[in-house]
Amino acid sequence: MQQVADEAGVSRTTVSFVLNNTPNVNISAATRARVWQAVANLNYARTFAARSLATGRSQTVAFILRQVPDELLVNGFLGGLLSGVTQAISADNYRLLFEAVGHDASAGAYTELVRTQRVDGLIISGPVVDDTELRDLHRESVPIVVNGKPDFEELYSVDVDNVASARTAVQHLIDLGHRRIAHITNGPLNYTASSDRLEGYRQALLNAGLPCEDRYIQINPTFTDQGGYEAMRHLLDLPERPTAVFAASDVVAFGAIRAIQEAGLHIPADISIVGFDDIPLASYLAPGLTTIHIPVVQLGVRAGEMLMQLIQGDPPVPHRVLLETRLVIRHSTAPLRES
Amino acid sequence: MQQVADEAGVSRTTVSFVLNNTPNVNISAATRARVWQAVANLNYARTFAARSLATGRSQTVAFILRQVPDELLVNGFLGGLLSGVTQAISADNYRLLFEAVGHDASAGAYTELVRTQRVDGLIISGPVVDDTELRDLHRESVPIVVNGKPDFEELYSVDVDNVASARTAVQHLIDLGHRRIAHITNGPLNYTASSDRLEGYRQALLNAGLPCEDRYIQINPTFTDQGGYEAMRHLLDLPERPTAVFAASDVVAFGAIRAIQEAGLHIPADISIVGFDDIPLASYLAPGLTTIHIPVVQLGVRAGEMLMQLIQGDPPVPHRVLLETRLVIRHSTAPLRES
DNA sequence: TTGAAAGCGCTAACAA
DNA sequence: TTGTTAGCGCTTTCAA
Repeated sequence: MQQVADEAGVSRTTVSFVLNNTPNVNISAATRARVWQAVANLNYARTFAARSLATGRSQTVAFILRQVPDELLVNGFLGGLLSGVTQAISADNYRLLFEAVGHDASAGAYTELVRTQRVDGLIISGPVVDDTELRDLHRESVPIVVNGKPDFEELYSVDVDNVASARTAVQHLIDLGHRRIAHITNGPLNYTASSDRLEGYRQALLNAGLPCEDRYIQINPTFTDQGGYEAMRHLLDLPERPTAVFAASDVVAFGAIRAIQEAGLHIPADISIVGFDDIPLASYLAPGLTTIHIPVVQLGVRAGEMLMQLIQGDPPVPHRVLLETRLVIRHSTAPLRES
Repeated sequence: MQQVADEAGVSRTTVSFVLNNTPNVNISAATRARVWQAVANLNYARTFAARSLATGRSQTVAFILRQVPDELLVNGFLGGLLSGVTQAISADNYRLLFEAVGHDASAGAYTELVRTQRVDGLIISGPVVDDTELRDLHRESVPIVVNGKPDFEELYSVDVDNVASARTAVQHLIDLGHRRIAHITNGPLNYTASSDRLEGYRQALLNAGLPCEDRYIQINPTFTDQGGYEAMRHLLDLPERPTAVFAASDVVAFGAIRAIQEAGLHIPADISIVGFDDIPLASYLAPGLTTIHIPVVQLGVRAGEMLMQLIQGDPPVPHRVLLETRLVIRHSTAPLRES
């Protein structure tokens, strides 16, 4: 930096002011030009650590993924999420530190990132179980945004409205004339995404004055396509088998589809099915899967924006943001056939 | 840090030595214990920027993805790659900075990360076009590892052997008795992944003494399933239509499958098809896609390991690592039916 | 075995 | 409009 100052014939302060475009400092255009020229000549770039030490800010946020490696592998949303977050924070010239941690109650290794001031804030993606360290951090006003459902209400969060989305999916089936509509959960009910979607299913049926029968509700404990397959097998064995199914995730829907096809039945002629997530490959399938589209990129963008606001000491309102989903109608659903 | 020193009744130097476990320094167990106790009492954590400034190392590597947001969205490999890299670098207590840049010749924004010493090394994933900045960086001995095919040979890289893998895929079809085997590229031929896979296809046919006919080779310019769909349509229109197809990516295979099914033909009874990539959802399909499995996680691990070696001044041998792929046989391929 | 002290490269308050 | 200077919090050499 001294070299740049020398080359430009000014002091280091001036160089710093020019480079930072510091407000409330009047520096002649000519001087600025000389400084920039010197910077260019010397191919100078300020040392990050020094700036960070002096300013007390790291210009970095951490993206914490609460997933084990195996889950990471099949996470079709990661790209969209990262893309969104990056987009949002790059406006303020922030960068993203990626960290994947498991589901352990206190996998708090990431709190170290904050304590050492390596990052200025945290985006946590995935279910947040009771984590005392996190609670402490939040109490100390560390900027934190959760992507999903936070464990305690005061946390800032962005999510989709699972209940309303599920209602939409089921309403679509009702609109097509279906009456015997089954539901396969996307996972165990202690996950809010699962229980909320089940709740939406219930609401849609009740609103339409349809009975909500337990035999048509399959709790899939696994999050996998295999779980969907087995659940569907049970449904197909029912005396009055459903004419439509709401599978609470696309992956589970895939499993269900396999079961249906193996049984010699056709989609959507014999059974309609709607999924949830709109994972990138949902459209590649034949028949293309009708499903609920989640705005993944937006999920990332909003989380990034909220975090930046928090970092800038400008708390976002409201605390919890729910993003709109939309029904994508492809070819796995059709009007009920009179039989 | 001074507080910790006071609390433990030692100097800051000693605290530093204990915390770093500095070698060649003998500190009594009792003293060490007191220091750690003080650290715990005060919930102390060293400021990252200060350490970084003093040591000249950032304990951070950048993961540069050469993809535009749209590609990122459907990147099924990202999770595996990140998982692998993270795994490899976490051993040395390194962290990962994620950055997505487009394909522009010199999208060199990321070189700033190096110049400012914000990161100690670079992993670049995706095609590297001629990038002068990158070349400069490499010449200055900045640790860089490319995931894929590097633009200039001297770069360290880890990749899969596309030629050999394609050969394996086609050999599988040959072994099943197929003679009229078509090929649909996964993208334009200026991408080495595409041209190398085509080359493997050729080699397999030649090795088997089969003719390699242009009419059975479809160059798909798009990387999309739609491209695969259209290419397959052309193949189906041929007077002697192929009995088997090697699609150079799973996504392209999906498109081809759609075309085949629309034509009223059955897989694998009428036409066998093998893909490439083994994207996470390849197995969800019915019929499950026979394909070439790419060890994504390992790709990340090796890249991470090589980078760490470079950072530690211990250049890995060899320069370029090719990882083994393997053929995953599912249900989209079957022996040739005598007709 | 421990301590003193000199940086690391920058920012920003203050002075000029 | 520009320069002086005191930190920011740590590492590490050298001396004790």
